[in-house]
Amino acid sequence: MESDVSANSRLTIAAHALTWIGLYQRRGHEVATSEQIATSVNTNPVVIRRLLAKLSKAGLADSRRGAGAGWMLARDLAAITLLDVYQAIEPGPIFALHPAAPNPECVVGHGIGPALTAVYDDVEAALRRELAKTTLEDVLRDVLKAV
Amino acid sequence: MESDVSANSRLTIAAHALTWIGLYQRRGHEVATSEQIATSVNTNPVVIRRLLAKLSKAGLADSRRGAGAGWMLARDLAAITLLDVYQAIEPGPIFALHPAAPNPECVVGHGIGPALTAVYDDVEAALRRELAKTTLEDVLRDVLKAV
DNA sequence: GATGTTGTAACAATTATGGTTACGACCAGA
DNA sequence: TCTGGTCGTAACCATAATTGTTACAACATC
Repeated sequence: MESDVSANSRLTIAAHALTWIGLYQRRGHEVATSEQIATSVNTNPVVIRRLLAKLSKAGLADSRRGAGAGWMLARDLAAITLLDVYQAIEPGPIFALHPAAPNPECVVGHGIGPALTAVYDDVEAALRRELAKTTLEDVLRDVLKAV
Repeated sequence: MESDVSANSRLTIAAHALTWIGLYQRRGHEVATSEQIATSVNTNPVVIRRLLAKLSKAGLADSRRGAGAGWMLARDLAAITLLDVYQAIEPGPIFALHPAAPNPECVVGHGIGPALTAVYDDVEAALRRELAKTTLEDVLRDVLKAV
């Protein structure tokens, strides 16, 4: 029940895609197609285009349409943190409150929502601080070092 | 697509249940039934029993069976942190890697898993540090202050 | 025994996630 | 102007997680 096979892989895929584009451009190519990226990620090109559409709205990537179309970075890898990517994909909250509002007649039922929300906010802030520490340039450096 | 209506509420429910038991015992009662707790949480008693079974295995709660049965805390509220509760419910990872293994022929596909895993580990460590800062005693104090 | 509660299995309803097909929009180049 | 390749996005499916629900045996107190 707790194996979480289907947890969110969007941050992983998005970081992978951007890093791939960055390396590809660094090797002299203008744009990368969703097909190429999907081959590296091992998924369907539509999954890549869906994610890159969000990254594009967030100002991390740009697309060119028509023939010879594809994707390019909107900023250098060094100027994109994992927090930027995380925000771009609009993640839901890590922890949810009660599915159904608890009993407001009960002291605990009445007050625990706000009490936990304060903690959850701090947790998410810590998570964001941590993600902000790593840029995609750092990720690419690790990737190349591992060869 | 991103509304996340069904995120994990288990930490919320588990903290609620334990806090409720703690307050109930502090008011002079020996044990609390899953029925009573479920009324405060506004859910089904089985949901409470399922969660308390895990908390019991983790040494946070104890149950008594037979007539006049119910639940009690295994430790004082001040000795239970939200991290203890979090670990007890065996949460899955916050971020997942690729659903299907990426292309190992590609430099990025080959190296990005380990690179991101290192970051994700740091993020989860930060999350745990943050959860460890708050005890259920703190939560109860906030709850009572809010009345 | 009789009673009330736990512990747990089994199943349903709802939702998120990722994959897939399809197709119009778009644009460089012939 | 046409052709070909790619984006952008809608629509749908399969799978799995989550929560709620019913059911019932196990158990302990009276």
